[in-house]
Amino acid sequence: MPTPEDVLRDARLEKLGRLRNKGVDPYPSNYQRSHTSQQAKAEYSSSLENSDSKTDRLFVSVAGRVIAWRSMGKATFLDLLDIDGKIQVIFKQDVVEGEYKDLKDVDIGDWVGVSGFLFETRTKEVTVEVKKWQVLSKSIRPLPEKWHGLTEIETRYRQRYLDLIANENSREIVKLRSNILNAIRSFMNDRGFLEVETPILVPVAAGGTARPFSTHYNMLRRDLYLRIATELYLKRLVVGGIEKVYEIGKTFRNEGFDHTHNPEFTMMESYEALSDYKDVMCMTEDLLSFVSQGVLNKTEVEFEGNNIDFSSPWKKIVLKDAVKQYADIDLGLCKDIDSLSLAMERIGINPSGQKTWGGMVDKIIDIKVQPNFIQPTFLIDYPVEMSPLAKKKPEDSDYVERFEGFIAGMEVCNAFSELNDPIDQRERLEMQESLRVKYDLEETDRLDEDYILALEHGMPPTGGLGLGIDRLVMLLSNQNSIREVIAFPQLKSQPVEEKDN
RNA sequence: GGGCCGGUAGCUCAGCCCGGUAGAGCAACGGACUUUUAAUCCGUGUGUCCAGGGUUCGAAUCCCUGUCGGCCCA
Repeated sequence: MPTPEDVLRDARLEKLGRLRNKGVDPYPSNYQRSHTSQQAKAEYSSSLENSDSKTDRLFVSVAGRVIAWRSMGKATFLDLLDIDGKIQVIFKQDVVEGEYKDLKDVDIGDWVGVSGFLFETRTKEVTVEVKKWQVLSKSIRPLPEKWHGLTEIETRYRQRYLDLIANENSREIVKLRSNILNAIRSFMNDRGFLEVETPILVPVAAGGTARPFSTHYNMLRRDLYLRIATELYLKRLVVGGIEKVYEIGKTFRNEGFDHTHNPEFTMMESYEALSDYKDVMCMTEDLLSFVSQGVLNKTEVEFEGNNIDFSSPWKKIVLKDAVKQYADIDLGLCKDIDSLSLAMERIGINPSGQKTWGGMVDKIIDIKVQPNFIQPTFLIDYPVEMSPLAKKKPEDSDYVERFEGFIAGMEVCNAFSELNDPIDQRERLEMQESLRVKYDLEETDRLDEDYILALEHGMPPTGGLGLGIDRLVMLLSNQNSIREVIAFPQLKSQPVEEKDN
C-alpha cells in the first residue's frame, strides 16, 4: 500500500522520468550564474539610477530553489531562493525559449537556473523575465508548508536542511556564526597569535574537569580519549617557544545536554607568553567588543530581554566577595567540607552530590552567584582546589590567578595565569588524582606525565583563555538554546523503523 | 533526577474534556487564467492518530508503561 508520502513522491518521480525521456539531465553538473538574487536586484537599482539609456536592459542568470509558484495560465511566477535571499522570476509563453509547457515538470523544491532580462512589475518587484532555463536538481520530496514553514523543533534539528530552507532566521544564524569565527580569527591574527591544531584523539583526557568519551585505536590496540580541552597541547607549544597560539575546535564532554550544553562544543583557547590573567581580561573585553562590533555593528545586544553591553571595562568581582555577597557564606570560615556543608544547608543548597570542597564551591557559584551576572562580569581569584592548572596568587596561596567571564548568567570563558612551576603542577595534579581515587570521581583533572615533562623544560609566564564559541553565538544571535546555534546538535536517537524491504 | 506540556495527512493545525472508527488550510493531481506575490476560481485524492499494554461491545479520545521533543526546577 502506498503511503500518501509515496504518492507525492511518485508524482515527482514521474516528472523526473518525463524530463529524462525528453533528453534533459535533471542533475547537471554545473550552472553558470552571473548574479546571486541580491546582486541582481542591487545592480538593477543602480542601473536605474545612473542610466541615460533605459534601452540597456540588464540580462542576468540566477539559480536557486523554487519556493513559491503562482501560475496565471500563459505566465507563471516563481520565487527562487539562493544564499542571498529570494528573487522573483516569470516564465511567459511568448518569451521563454522552448516549450512553455515543460515548466509542468518543475516542482516547488527543485533547483533551477534561469536567464533573462530584469524588469520591475507593477508592484515594483525586480523580476527576471525568463528566456532560457534549465533544471539544476529535481527534488522528489515536498517542502514544508510555505506560510507557516517548519515549526516543529524536533524536525528542525533532525532535518536541519528543511529548517534552513523554510526559516530565514536559521540561515542567518549559520551566517552569523561564520562571521563570528572570522572576526575572532582576524582579531587574534592581528595580535600576532598563530592558529594551530592539536590532537583530538589523546591518551590522557587532561586539561579540564570532565568525563571524557573513550574510543579504541585498533592498530595500537589501545583505548584513546576524545579531548576535553586543548589546553595542555597548546601550552606544550608555548614551551616550544611558539609564544602566542590559539586553536578553535571541538572539545568533547561525556555529560548530559540541555539548552546550554552540547556534548561536543566549540572552544577557542589561546595562550600568550609573557602575560598574566589581567592581560587576558583586557584581551577578552577587547575581543568580544571587537567581534560584536564586527558582526552586528554595535557592542550592545539584546538577549532575553536584557541589553548586554560588551564594551570594556567589564564588572569585576573577587570570588570570595561574590560568595559572601550573593550566598552569604564566608569561604574563609568554611575551609573544610563539613563546615561548608553546614553553610550550604543553611542557605538551602543540598551539598550532597558534591564530594569535594571545590565541587561544593562550584555548586554555590552555579546556583547563587552566576545567575546575577547578566552584564559581562569577571569573577576572579578562585580557590586553588578548583583550579589545578592555575598559578597561585603570590600573596595568598589558597587562591589562584583565575577568572571566569559570565554573561546573561552563562559562563562564557575561563582563564588564568598558567601554572608553569613543574613541581607545583605535579603536586596539584596528583592531588586531583587522589581525589578521584578517594571519591571514585570520573571528572577530576588528570595527570598527564608527558605534559609535566614539557613543563620541566620551562614554560614562560603565560596567560591562557578558553572561550565558549557556541554560547557567544547564542548571545550575539539572541538565542536561548545552544541547539539553535549548532547546526546538528546532539539528539536522542529515534526508535529504529522497520522497513518492509 | 523531579514537575508540567506536546507527538493526528509531506507541512501547519482542529478533533480528545463529554468514547461511536478522523477534518481544514497549504502542498499534490485535473482544469481556467499573460504583472502575480499566502494569487484567484472549479474539481479530485490523502492517514500504523508516537509505540506497547489495559478498560470497553467499541479508543485518536479514558488509564498504565515506554519513547522522542519542549518548558520549568534541582
